[in-house]
Amino acid sequence: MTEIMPTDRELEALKVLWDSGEATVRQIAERISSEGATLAYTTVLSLLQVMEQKGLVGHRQDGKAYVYFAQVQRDSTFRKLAGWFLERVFDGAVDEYLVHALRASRPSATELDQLQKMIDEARARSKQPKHRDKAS
Amino acid sequence: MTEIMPTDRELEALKVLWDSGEATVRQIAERISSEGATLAYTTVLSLLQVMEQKGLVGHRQDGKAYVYFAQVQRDSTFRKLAGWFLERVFDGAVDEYLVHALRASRPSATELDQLQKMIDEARARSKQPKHRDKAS
DNA sequence: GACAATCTACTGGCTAGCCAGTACGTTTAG
DNA sequence: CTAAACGTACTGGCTAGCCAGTAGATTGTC
Repeated sequence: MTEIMPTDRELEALKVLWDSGEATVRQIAERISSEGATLAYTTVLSLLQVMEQKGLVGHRQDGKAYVYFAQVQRDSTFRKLAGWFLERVFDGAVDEYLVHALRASRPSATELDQLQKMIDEARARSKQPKHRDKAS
Repeated sequence: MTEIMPTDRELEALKVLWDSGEATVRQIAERISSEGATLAYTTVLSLLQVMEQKGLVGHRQDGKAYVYFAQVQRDSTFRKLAGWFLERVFDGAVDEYLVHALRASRPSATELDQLQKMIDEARARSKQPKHRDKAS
């Protein structure tokens, strides 16, 4: 377990791939650039190559171009990131995190309902410690 | 608003200062080093100097040595970090974060109660949108 | 006064991340 | 066949963070 953690930009690329399933360099470049400053084509290419080296993505050839796809799962990646952040910043205190997150984001009533549901689920889960979730 | 965000190490130093109120370089070095690999005295000194330049800490002279103190508040810093992370990683979806955090940390029943309380509070807060919190 | 201890200032090396350009190969249009 | 278009590989520059050492100032001791 080498603790590979995607950086900000890498995460952006991963999000695109998780959404689309697959994407060429050009498509990824366009999707990323549409949400801010435009990046040079070769920049995105470099990014993907590094990511492949890290094992975050893979590619297959389609005609002349490469088609990239994610090789890490969305869920486990997010879980890793959340856990890492929680540990690093809040020393593992979930509640401490939440209180700040709630103040920082001011969620809507429906979101609060969602949160409610999650806590209930977590409570239920802790009562029956049967299952383990499969890590990637 | 220049968006100063403490790095990992800087946050460690800040935590010490928030705990102690004030501390000399040596004290901080010892406290940080006690929780992992030891850092050279001058390393911590450099860290503090950079932090002062960023406005994260200040110092006063006490005899020959400097006594450092935090110049950012614990709460607002954590709120910034939480908000930043939430935005960067989860695109602002608190609930999405929480579901991963809960799975990553497997909180105890009492912690869940804490979370429950916070949600209730947030709900109450959203009903009366009177106050705004003062940013640092 | 001289020496040792302790502190700060300054400098530099190293890595990771980010960005983008140049070189080179391959495909396609004329 | 030739040239343009498009794609990938490789290289390099720049910054931030992190670590630590050397130089120089100051204090305390004998």
